Amino acid sequence: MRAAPTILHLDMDAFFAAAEQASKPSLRGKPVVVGGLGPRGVVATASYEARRFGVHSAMPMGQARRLAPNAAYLVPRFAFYRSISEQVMRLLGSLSPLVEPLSLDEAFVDLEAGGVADDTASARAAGERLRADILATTGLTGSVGLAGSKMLAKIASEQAKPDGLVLIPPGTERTLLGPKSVRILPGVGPATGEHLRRAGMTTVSDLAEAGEDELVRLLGRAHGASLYRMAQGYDDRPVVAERDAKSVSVEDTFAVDLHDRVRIRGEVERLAERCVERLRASGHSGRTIVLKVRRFDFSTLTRSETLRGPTDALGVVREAAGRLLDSVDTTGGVRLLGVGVSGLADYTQEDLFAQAELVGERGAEGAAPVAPEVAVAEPTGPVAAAERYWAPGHDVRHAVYGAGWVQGSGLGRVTVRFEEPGSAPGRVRTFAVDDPELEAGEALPLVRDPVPGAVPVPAPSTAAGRGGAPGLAAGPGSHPRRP
DNA sequence: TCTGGGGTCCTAGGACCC
DNA sequence: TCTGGGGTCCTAGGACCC
Repeated sequence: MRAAPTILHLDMDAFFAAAEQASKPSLRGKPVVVGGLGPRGVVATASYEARRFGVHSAMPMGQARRLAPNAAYLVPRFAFYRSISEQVMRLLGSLSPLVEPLSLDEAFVDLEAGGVADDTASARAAGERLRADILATTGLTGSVGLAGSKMLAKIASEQAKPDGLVLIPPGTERTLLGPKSVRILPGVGPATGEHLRRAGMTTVSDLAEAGEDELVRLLGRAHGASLYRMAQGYDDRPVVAERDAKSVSVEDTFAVDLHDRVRIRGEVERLAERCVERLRASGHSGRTIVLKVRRFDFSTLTRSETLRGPTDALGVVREAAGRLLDSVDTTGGVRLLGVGVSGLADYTQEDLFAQAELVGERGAEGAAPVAPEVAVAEPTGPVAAAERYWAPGHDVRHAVYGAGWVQGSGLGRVTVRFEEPGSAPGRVRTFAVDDPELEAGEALPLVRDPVPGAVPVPAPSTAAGRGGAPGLAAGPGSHPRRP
């Protein structure tokens, strides 16, 4: 706990949806839903306009479509969001060396460690400047919370949404928290909330009054003790810049349940390949292989196996996953499969050993051929091939009409809207899916023209993305996520 | 059209060791 | 000779977060 509100929490407003609206002029001011478009998809982010229909994160897509049939439904473009996120994180890095990203659109910043603020007035000024810089640099709005602890800074940014700043003066924490629902405390989700409600506790002050012993009895040692402290507004968790990854995993939900044992095994092998690719790309190896299976009835189980030493060898991971699958009953059908590796060590085998170990790895592959590192991402996965290729929302370029995005496809046709971030709302044209003049395009920067006086972004790699025309902003955008 | 995908942390029981 | 106690590792599951 600090005497000055020098912990900052930034949360971009309806990030994915706002990025799509900024990128696609015809969607500004309209309901936009980003998420999985398959039969079992869920909402990742809904724009403010879509939330007015009751659509929210984690909602099944079918339900969202019933509530907001006229919204634009788009598949997420993670590479695009990541590039915006990097711009934002760079701005945060200019405030302090202590930046803790929580996701693409959220981070804590320790302003004191950055020397930018150690009193209320300068903390507020830094927060407002940051919001202006984010808008100028990315064209998007973010909300800022400032407080003397992480917990309160996050609660503050939630209150600030959309497009605002809230500062909680140190000393006012207990008064502020007391009457609020237990659900605003980090770590209190649906299950714990219900548990506490049955014990007669619904507000934060109920928790503080219950006492630590009672909470520990109800919720267990760690959870009870930490909740008791949080309920009193006490939270001294530091902002931590670098956190080592602890596991790497991939999973797929299938459009229809899998029954065929051979098909299931094939999918597990594909997942093992993707998992190892990611493991190696992150520069890790790991000791524990985990198989995850969600059955037709949504019951989920995991099986794991710990090796004698860490590996990043595809053959080893694939065979371990296969053995684990042998111990799982899949009669009735499987809706999801996943493969993960944990117990990570900080190296790849290639870095550590050279030739001799590579021979060893081939040996471990057994009869199976050594799979190439670039295992082909099959277009016949959980989503149909055509849908994946011309996915709604994805960028395209036409030889004659220029840059646009896929509005929809089907029956051999693809509908494209031709517009780009700086243009007026564009018009729609339809082509054959195999039209040779149409090709996949690149995401265009949301902000192109430098504006005098805008804060330059220290960009190590590219000159893109500085200054900006606030006219492109998604505007007062949105609501807190996961309401 | 009922439930994604990527993570983190905690608990609890059994094995094993001293 | 009627049953220690602590520590660590492994496995499985669950809650939670974005």
